[in-house]
Amino acid sequence: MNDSDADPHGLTIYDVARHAGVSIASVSRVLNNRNNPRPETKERVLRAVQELGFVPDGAARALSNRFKEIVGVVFRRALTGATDGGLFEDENESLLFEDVINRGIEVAARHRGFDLLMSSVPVSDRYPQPRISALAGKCDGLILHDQVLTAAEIQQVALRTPVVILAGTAIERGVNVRSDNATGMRALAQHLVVDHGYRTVAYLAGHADSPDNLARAEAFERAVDEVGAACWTGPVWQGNYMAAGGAAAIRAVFDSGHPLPRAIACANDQTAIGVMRALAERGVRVPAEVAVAGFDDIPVARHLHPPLTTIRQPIHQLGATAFDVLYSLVNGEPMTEPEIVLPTTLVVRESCGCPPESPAARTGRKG
Amino acid sequence: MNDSDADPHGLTIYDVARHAGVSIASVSRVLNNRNNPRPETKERVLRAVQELGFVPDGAARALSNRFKEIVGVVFRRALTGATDGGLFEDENESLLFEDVINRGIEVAARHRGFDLLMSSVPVSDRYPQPRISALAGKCDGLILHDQVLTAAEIQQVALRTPVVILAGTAIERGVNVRSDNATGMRALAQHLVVDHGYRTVAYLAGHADSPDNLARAEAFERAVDEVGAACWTGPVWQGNYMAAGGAAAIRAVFDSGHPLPRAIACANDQTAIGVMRALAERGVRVPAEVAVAGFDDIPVARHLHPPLTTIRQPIHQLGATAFDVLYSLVNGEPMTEPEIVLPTTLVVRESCGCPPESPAARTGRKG
DNA sequence: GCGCTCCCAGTAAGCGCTTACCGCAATAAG
DNA sequence: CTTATTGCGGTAAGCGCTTACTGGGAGCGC
Repeated sequence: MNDSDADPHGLTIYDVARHAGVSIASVSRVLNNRNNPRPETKERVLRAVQELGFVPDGAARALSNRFKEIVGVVFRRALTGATDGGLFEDENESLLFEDVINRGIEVAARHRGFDLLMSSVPVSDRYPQPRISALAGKCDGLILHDQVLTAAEIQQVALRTPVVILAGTAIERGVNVRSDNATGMRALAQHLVVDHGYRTVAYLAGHADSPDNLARAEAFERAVDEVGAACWTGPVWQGNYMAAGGAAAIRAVFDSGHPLPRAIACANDQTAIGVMRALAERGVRVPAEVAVAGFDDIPVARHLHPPLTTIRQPIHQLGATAFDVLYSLVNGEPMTEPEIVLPTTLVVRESCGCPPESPAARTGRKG
Repeated sequence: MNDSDADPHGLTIYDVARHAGVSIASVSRVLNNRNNPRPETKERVLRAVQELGFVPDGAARALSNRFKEIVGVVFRRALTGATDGGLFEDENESLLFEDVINRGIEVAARHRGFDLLMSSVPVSDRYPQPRISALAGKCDGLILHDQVLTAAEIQQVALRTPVVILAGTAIERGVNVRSDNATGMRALAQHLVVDHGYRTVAYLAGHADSPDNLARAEAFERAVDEVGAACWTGPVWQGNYMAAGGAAAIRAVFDSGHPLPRAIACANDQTAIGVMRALAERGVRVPAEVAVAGFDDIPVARHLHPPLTTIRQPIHQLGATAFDVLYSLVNGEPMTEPEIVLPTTLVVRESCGCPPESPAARTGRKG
């Protein structure tokens, strides 16, 4: 309480050493749980640390042992940096999917003492590489969500730092973690066409250049085709992974005077939200007149009206896996496989036309 | 392409200097936009940086100039770190409110070249201070969401690092950023009791020790009282800011055989979600039989059924403000005010009993 | 034409840690 | 009692940057 209760910023391992009457090496060893120091010394150091409220500086530590224990996470953000309430009202929901992934990353990261350095890239930013490089300088490795960089840019970044990509395309020096789009979409096609008997279905696409979107579209169209129904496609059925995109597509269909299909499979849940809203606007009943399904199973999906039938990705695990892979990369372990695929499952709720679960079943309690 | 296309990890300012035929000082100066180097030198350096793909190490930089350009953000997480899909299904929605704040922080941070080091604390973690201290070592300052640390713990952390608290209580060495709970709640009380004429209303509380909750409860009760209606309180009307808490409270009221009030003001939107779900389970119509209102105006609020009447906080700005304040603290500017209060507004939708907006009005297009 | 100033660029110190290396004391072995 | 062995703890080098200090060359005034 007397000798060095100095200014907050200048409190170093030297202060602790002096306070405890040992050398800085001993302090460091205690702090890093080396077995050298004998119990008595250890306790003295710990007491000093406690009394001074010492916290070792992460930068110095990193500089010295090559580990920052920080993983960078980059994702696209729908809206620009406007800070007033009006602009991003509608699309702010898009935070859902990425954020669940990020939570998964975080949980896994903490097991290893890593923290997450988050950085989002506004869609308006056409040339995000400099920012991402700067980020790379602050962390041990990078996890990139889809739509952040082009494959070529990723390659370049991966040259200098370990990289894991989420739902992108496999690249040379990085690992791609994604979920099994095809299986999920096949199950959905089966459910809509065979179980429900819908003869006309459409796939409302996500970003045209998203690998996930491509895989979903292809698998769905093929599966629908195989069971003998027609899958509508074309420029009208193009969304952008966001609610507004889904709504706009539906409105365009209406305005064009074309009929609606009996069921719409959306590229993701966000899109389905927009679709359902637009259908409600025009007085179309879901699922009685048009059935709707999503992809992702984001948390809100079950609260929609009607509850959304969707394909569940193990979103949380997607993130956790991405981190685990990156961690081994950071530790210099060799890359075993360029791509890791996680399973998906069809989650049937009501928007496809299935009957509601009973409340009893839902709460899992008495009748 | 020849001399030092060495291993990715060992690529330092020395390599760049050699490649460009200058000294490391010049490289550093160019990289930091000092005006010293003349154009020709500058260009030589930049070319070398480009060719080598050099990215300066953040740790070394931080060590040398005292700025990590990283701000730590800590928030409570509803669920534990289980990585399987089953456990956190229901409450994962709780990510909404905090994440919008975090986005606000991030946007503001990027204007200053800062990145966000995110760290969530599971509710199960009763003693998170060590983790937070470790985090403090990796950043220039900390933004703490509510419910992360006790006031005493915050005081202690604030001793060693600049701290801004979100929706907490003002402390000695940190700044508290919150929104104007009282004004919002008064407007809501007015709307429910005076405009709609509901005579019995309840406040379904959030965490008992949350300053926000306390302020909301008090303001609401007083305002309801002033306009001559009865505000129900008591242990049954205790939630926990989460959907499950709201639902549980409603079920408890049912099971106890007590009547329901005509309107329920919930501590936040999450709680309102749970309440509406529980009411629906029991066949109670909202708003015809019981009106429901929330607080926050999280993005999902408008997609609920019925759309939720709620009090909008400038969530995004809350975060942005928190960062701006922290930034000035980090730069050694003196603390001007211990607390910053942002305005709230009542957002009337349908769950309070108001008529739906027309679709035309909603899309802002033709009739 | 010589010295003064100014601008640019290089040298080196130091940020706060970790850790290799070394010395010393205590213990074990002969 | 002497020597080999072990283990604790101190000294100092160095991680990759930034920057104060310094030196050298060019331009200026007298």
